[in-house]
Amino acid sequence: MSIAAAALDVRQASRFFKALGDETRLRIVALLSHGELCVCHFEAALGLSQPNASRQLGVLRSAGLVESRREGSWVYYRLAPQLDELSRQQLQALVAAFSRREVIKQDVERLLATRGPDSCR
Amino acid sequence: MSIAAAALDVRQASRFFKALGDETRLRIVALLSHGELCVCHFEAALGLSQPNASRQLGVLRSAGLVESRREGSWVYYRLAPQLDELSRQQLQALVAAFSRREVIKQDVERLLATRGPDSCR
DNA sequence: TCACGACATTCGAATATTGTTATGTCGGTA
DNA sequence: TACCGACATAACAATATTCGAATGTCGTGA
Repeated sequence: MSIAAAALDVRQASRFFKALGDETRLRIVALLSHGELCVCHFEAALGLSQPNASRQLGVLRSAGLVESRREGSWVYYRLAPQLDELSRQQLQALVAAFSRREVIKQDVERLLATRGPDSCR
Repeated sequence: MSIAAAALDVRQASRFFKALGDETRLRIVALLSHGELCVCHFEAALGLSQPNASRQLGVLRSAGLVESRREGSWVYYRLAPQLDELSRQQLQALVAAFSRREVIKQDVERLLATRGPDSCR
């Protein structure tokens, strides 16, 4: 299946949009545009319970929006390199647009406040 | 609220994506890229029951994705001119990408077959 | 006025999604 | 080995979404 064809699969596209159809997950995506983050960062920046943060990240992962890797005790999440051009463009436009929103700005502030050398305590 | 600001409202964006997070509604949007259509066209082209077609169109309308106008007995739907640049770009990219999919092609074939002079009988 | 067609809405059952609490898993460390 | 912290998963109740069947609304034409 070509890259272009993958981009256009209707079922895949609906999963992609469904995953983005939630405020919390949109805010997670916005934070991830600042780079790799572990679960505890989302808990702190977005005020999520640990299981909830984990589950929302799981939704984004099954939709192919993010990837994760383990490093010691921590699991780091990052935006997945999108398989298709459509998803890539959508995500990029979204992140660029969101960076100006007040809600998102505050999320980022809280993020930076908790991302020092001792970030995950 | 400026155009750019409207584009970036997190709640609004989540509604937008949520409305697109469904195969049927994605196919409706794809069909609408061919121009204004009335409810009976969606019933025929997508094999939807009348109440279901009406309801899905209602979801797209409350999310600001489509607009409608009545003409005699029929109600015509069209893609709404998006208030914000982000939504506009997302929709345009989506529609362009979908036009090549097999599922969508077949939808369009069925659409054209039922869109003659006696389209709504 | 009545009947009909096109569409919208309501209702109810099935299903899916949500967030919390409790528990399980896996690395790191003693 | 045992314990602890970070994260994932399970189980549950609350809520939301889904679709079909039935019903309501509105415009048209007799």
